[in-house]
Amino acid sequence: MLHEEVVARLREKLIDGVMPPGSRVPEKELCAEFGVSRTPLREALKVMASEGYIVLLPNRGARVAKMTARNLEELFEVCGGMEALAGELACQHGTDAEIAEIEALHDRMAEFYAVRDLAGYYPLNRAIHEAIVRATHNAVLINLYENVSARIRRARFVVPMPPDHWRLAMAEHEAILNALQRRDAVMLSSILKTHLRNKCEQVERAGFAESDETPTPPAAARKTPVKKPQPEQSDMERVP
Amino acid sequence: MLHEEVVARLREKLIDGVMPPGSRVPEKELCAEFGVSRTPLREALKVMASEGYIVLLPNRGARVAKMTARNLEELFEVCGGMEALAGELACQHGTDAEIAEIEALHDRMAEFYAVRDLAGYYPLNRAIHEAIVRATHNAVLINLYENVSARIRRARFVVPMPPDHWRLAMAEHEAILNALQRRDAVMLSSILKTHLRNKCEQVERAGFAESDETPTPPAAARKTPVKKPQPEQSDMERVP
DNA sequence: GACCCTAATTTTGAATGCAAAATGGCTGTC
DNA sequence: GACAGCCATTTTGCATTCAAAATTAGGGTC
Repeated sequence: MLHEEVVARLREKLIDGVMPPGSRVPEKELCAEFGVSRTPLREALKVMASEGYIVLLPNRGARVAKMTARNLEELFEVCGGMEALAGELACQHGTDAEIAEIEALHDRMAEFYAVRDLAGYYPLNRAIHEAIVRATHNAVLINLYENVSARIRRARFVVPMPPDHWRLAMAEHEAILNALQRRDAVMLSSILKTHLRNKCEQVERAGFAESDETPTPPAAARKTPVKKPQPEQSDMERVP
Repeated sequence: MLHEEVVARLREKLIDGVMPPGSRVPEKELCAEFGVSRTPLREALKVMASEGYIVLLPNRGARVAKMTARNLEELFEVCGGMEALAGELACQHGTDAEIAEIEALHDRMAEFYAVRDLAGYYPLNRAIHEAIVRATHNAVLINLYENVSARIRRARFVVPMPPDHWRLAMAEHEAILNALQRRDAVMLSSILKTHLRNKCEQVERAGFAESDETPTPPAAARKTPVKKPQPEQSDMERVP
């Protein structure tokens, strides 16, 4: 299954921001880079398109999907809904071992917080949320969450978390763990939704214009054929 | 974009149960049927696989994804979470016109209920739920909901709804409309989650064993090569 | 020099071709 | 008759090829 390999690698490239939003997806170069022919690459592109990572323009190839502020907001809304659901289901279906594992992750994360090590904190934060989702034992949810959270991660223009936000996030995580251990589905669900909303607002305040559009250079409808009318412009421009 | 056409047509075939779960996906025949070559068909298969409709077995082709009772339960859980989220967001972001449209759909549905016309009732029921999701103005959610609800629809072994359940569903729909009109996000969210849970339980009680497995005929590991060891068996067998 | 029209080149979308794997059928053995 | 082994056929996965569309480059006109 060559195309799956390509999907995985391409997805990484997109999430890591190697290919900026709005940029063309050069089939030929990617084929060379991955050492595959166009067939599996194009299969991968179709899959990525259906997952919302890229956009296919008829006869004009693929472009990395743009990330507008609105789109990010939508992703946060959905992700929040999924996490809330996950919290509820994890309380119902999670095993004690899984909860213990989450507790262990939490404790390790708390240590990183204690020394204010953001680079160590983040992966554990993510691991906790993923572990909660896995604890639902709901394969459908696990899959969809992976998709949505990856698309959000694609926008991780590293926001340098302000100390008070971080403190709040950490306090929420204490509450998350607590609710999970008590298997308080309603509480956990509610906290998780708030938790993500805080993150979302933080990101929004970190500075993105609502404006972003530029649907696509209108093809052959250009007048002055400047060398680069829209030089692979990356979307998500910050506001000053 | 030929493959999209194929995806659409294939999806219909799967949802309508023309191709039973677990059955092989015959590339050649489908190519002939759709009048396309294998390339776009295979692209479509990759997409459908990533959407959970079919399963790709390395070197053994594609099979229609089975629908186990557990899988259906998972889909209901996720769908419920999405509808709850949709209700909340629709209260926040829905326009008055959209709510009015939902009211109109509701009234038409109520008429079908009054004369106990299930065939007329169902499409409107579906239309209402879809309209609520659309009223969120959240494109991500709309897409994911479409996927999940279609996968559920694939299992619509027409359960002849018992009268009291129908009455309950109709009462819930009254409450749904009411909450929406009052833009009571918390209430609407809660009702929608319950609403779907009722449907789910109803389906479960309608008769599906939890057993279903049969991961895949273990390929060349069969002993007695009976003509048809697993004659394209459809999963989701009912319990007597 | 700006503009428009046409020809060469590149890129895209889909069909075809080809090697490897799997399937099915056949025979031979016990 | 059951079973293993071998070969023909089909199916699968991917590479390659081909036609159509888009992009680019060039040349003429004003």
